[in-house]
Amino acid sequence: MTTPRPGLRERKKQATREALREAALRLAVEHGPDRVRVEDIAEAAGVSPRTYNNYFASREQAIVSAVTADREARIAAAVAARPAEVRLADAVTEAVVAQYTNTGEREQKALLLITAQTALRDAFLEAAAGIEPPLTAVLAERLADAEAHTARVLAASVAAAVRIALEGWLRPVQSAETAERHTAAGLVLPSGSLPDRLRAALAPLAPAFDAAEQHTRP
Amino acid sequence: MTTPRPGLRERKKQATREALREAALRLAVEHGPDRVRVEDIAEAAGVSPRTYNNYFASREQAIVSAVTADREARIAAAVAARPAEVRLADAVTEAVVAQYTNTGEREQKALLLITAQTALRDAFLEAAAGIEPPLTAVLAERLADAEAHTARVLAASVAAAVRIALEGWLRPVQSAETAERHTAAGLVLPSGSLPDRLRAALAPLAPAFDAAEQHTRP
DNA sequence: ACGTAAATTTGCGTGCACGCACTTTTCCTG
DNA sequence: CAGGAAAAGTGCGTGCACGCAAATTTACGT
Repeated sequence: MTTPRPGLRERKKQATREALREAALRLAVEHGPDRVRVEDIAEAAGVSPRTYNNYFASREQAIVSAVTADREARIAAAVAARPAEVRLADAVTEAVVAQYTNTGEREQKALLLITAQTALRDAFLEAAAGIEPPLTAVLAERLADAEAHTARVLAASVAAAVRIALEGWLRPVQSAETAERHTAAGLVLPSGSLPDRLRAALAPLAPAFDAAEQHTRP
Repeated sequence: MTTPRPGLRERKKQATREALREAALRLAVEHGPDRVRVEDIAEAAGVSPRTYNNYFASREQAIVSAVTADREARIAAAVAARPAEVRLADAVTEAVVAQYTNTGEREQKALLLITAQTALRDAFLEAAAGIEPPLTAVLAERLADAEAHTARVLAASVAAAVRIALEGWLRPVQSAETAERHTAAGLVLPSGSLPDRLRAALAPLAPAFDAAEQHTRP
């Protein structure tokens, strides 16, 4: 139903997107994030530079997207998968934590990279805003009869909270030297516990979720 | 205390910023938003194009900033001005509504302009995110002993809600032709009541504010 | 009043994002 | 299995954002 048909066209499109992501990340890791031009990425993916920009609106977006993948969509799916009995606030929190508590070794390296450059950090944080649309849809379903925009506001608030948590998590590493020292010491993860930060950031929103839920079926 | 001294340097800087804003808006109104180049704005403000970019990170930002001015700072100030007895959620809502319930005739014309072009609309919406820092400071003061990040999350949620309200308010006008018809009919404001939309968008967050307030002094 | 340190402005060069028009590929229907 | 519509890829041109380093302006102690 959500997949009326794969279709050759669609598959090729995804393949291109994938190739671009992959090339962007690989080149960024190899030569450093600021020493890779769009032209190089496009060439590595076997596509014209102009096409590259049909897929990504900025160079940073491509690199970050290789790490982020479709995490946002998975969060929404995870929320939808929870039984209707659990507190909505808990369902959302756990879904977010679960999806950000990965991860592969590949992602670790990439995060180090992202931390090192301001433009990449910003793109990474901004990518978290992508939770809003899918999460809005899921929340709207749960809060069925409530006013339509409530779901949207809550979803956007979650996105904001996640952004804040990630920001705080990445902050201590700010400089490239710090990153170096951390790597040397074997500390791959920037600082503190990301799950804790996420929970803390989402906690203040719980009452809003509870109220919305109550309003639906008292 | 916040003004240790005006200083010639600072005054000149503000004058330049003002001149750029003014020039950007005037030229955009005169020739249409997409028919004004950075070079033109800079020249009209008597400054080099490179300097222009020391003040604004994008062409849209300059135009929008002429309309937005320091609305975000005023919202925070308005919240701070309310007596400590009033419900925090109400204080914030009223402050937001008051500051967005403008406005001069000049702003009306500018809004029409902004509505007409996607890039400008985006910049306008993104500008609303500027509420976060000052609002965080004010909220942190009210929620003194609560965990520090609560203020930040709430402020960011407010910013998100405002963005959503503005988005819905601007949506019906999307196309330039629609804008034309509206002007011809004398309807300057895009659609519906902005105050209503703002209140509706902020309402779902009220429980979160209440809970945070309770937590401070039960 | 002078000189030095700091901040601001400016010119230049590089990559980049994106509109537009055109070509190539995929899809669908008779 | 055409053949034409729709969509994706491409080349080109324009304006722009921004790093860098030199020039200019402001601030301030002596």
